Amino acid sequence: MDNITIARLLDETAALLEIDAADPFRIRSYRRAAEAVEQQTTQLSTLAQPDSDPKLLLGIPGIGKGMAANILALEATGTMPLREDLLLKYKPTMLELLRLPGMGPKTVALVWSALQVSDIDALEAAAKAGHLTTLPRMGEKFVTKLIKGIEDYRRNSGRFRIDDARSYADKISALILEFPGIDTITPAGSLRRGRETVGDLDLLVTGPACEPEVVAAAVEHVATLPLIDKLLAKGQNKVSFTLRNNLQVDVRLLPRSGYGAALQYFTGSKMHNVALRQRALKKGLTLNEYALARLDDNTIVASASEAEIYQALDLDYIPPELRENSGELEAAALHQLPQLIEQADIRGDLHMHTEASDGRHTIRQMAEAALARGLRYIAITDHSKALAMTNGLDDARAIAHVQRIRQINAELQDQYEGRITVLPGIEVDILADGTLDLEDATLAQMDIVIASVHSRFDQPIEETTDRVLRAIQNPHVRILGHPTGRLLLQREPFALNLDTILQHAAQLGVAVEHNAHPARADLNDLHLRLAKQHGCKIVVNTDAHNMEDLSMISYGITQLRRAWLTPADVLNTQPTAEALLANMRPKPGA
DNA sequence: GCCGTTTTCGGCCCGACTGTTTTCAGTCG
Repeated sequence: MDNITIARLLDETAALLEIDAADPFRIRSYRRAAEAVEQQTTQLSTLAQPDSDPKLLLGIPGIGKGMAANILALEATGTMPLREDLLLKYKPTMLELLRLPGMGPKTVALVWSALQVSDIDALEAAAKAGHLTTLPRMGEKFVTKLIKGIEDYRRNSGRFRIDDARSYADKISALILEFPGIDTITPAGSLRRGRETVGDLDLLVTGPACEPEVVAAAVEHVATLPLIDKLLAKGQNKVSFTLRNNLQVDVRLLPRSGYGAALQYFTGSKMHNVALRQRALKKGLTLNEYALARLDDNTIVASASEAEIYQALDLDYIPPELRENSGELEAAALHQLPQLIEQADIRGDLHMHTEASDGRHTIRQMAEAALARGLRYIAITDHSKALAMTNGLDDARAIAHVQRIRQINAELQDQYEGRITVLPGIEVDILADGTLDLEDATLAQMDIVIASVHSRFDQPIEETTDRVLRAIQNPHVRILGHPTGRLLLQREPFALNLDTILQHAAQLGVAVEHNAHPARADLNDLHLRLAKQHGCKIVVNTDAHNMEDLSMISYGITQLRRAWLTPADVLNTQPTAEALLANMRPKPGA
């Protein structure tokens, strides 16, 4: 059993304990253990054998005697006693109910005991039949919100976040590459186009082992991969299967000579390909997944690489992120595609957390990790006190933190001869009345003040929009974080009147942030395009909570590229911290 | 259930917000 599975089972047990109204501290220790397991770099299965030293498991912070016994049981039997006991009392589908907005453990337990409702379909039926309003603390408003929440959930479920899809693609690719004679694997489809979520995984495989006369052996290798849950289909050069999490994977093994055509075809999008094939026909050519060929005598014109295919159609090469048939073909024909932003253009990261609030690493560790990634400047922006759960800073701690940041910056300036600059900052919370949760005098000490809307958006859209507009009036605010309040896969795309917010932000010179981390990203490519139209300053940050998170910038860049943005559109492409600050909203009194 | 001891049990991140109340329980981050 791999660490991720162990972590998931422990986390599910915690959720079941919550529904069972168990001791909250016991629940938390299960959650902590799950996190600890997930962060382990070595597989616990190697430490949890009957004959291995029990001290190895106990050495992991958060794992004690009881939890070690649980992990051993999971390894040995695939489950554990507590989990089995709880599953006799409750149903596994109730865990899914917890993912609906407004549905916490108490409410899940309530609808179960009162109405025997244990899954989403039954909950929806009960809500629509008016049964829920007979229960304590459940009125019309709650039911309306819940029904809408169920619709949102249904619309998004079945899709996977791009970073999850990417990590599965990497895992599967590594296993396929073990087969001799396979040397290239490219994920195609919406993953390659950089969509925020993907429905399934398309992996295109090539190498000498994929030539038609020998491909059967490689197909067999793929069809017997250990992580396959259900094998759906096995053909001459294609294998389809699902993983335990229901993600469908299509693997195609292709001869090198036609790899480009296949890559083009399976990358899509469908609309882009339709338009491309129409263009081919006008030129007396036909395009399919094998080649671009002449209509009259079937002579192959191009097939080995995508570049050749676009070139043969008199088009500049179109990056995958732009292939949505939204003007990219016309632009490519006129040699007017934009010079899209690239990861190397990003020179700084203005949003990250340290162990002062809910991050894992120190100021110095984050700075050195950023330097190692080639960044020239960063801002340390820990949480403020309103987010108590994150150990957010109050005014006194925030001021002390600024002093520490300045001191460490001075040390680093010396040590690395000015190659990295650390700016003091804060991520403040916007309260219900549109004020911020720290004093202006505190904010005045910061170079980077990010005002973020963390609270929920249950108020009417206009009211919440006003709250954000009031917050960015505060002259200390330089960046608006989470401008839509949207959380991917959980909320409506436009929880706020984004148009109005972007307009005001542009007028005030407040930059809008694109959060690069897929788990926290709330602007998509359409939002980003809108921001550019309004003339907003745009920053892309990782919101890193540890050093590894800094790599999440790649997902942010992908979204910027999908929005046709160039380096000039993005503030943190500025070469130095000084240049950056000169391009941001001026500090009051400066 | 874990941890760190005051070596045998007490402490363990909590504030903002909503909907339903009529003083607060439940959810969220």
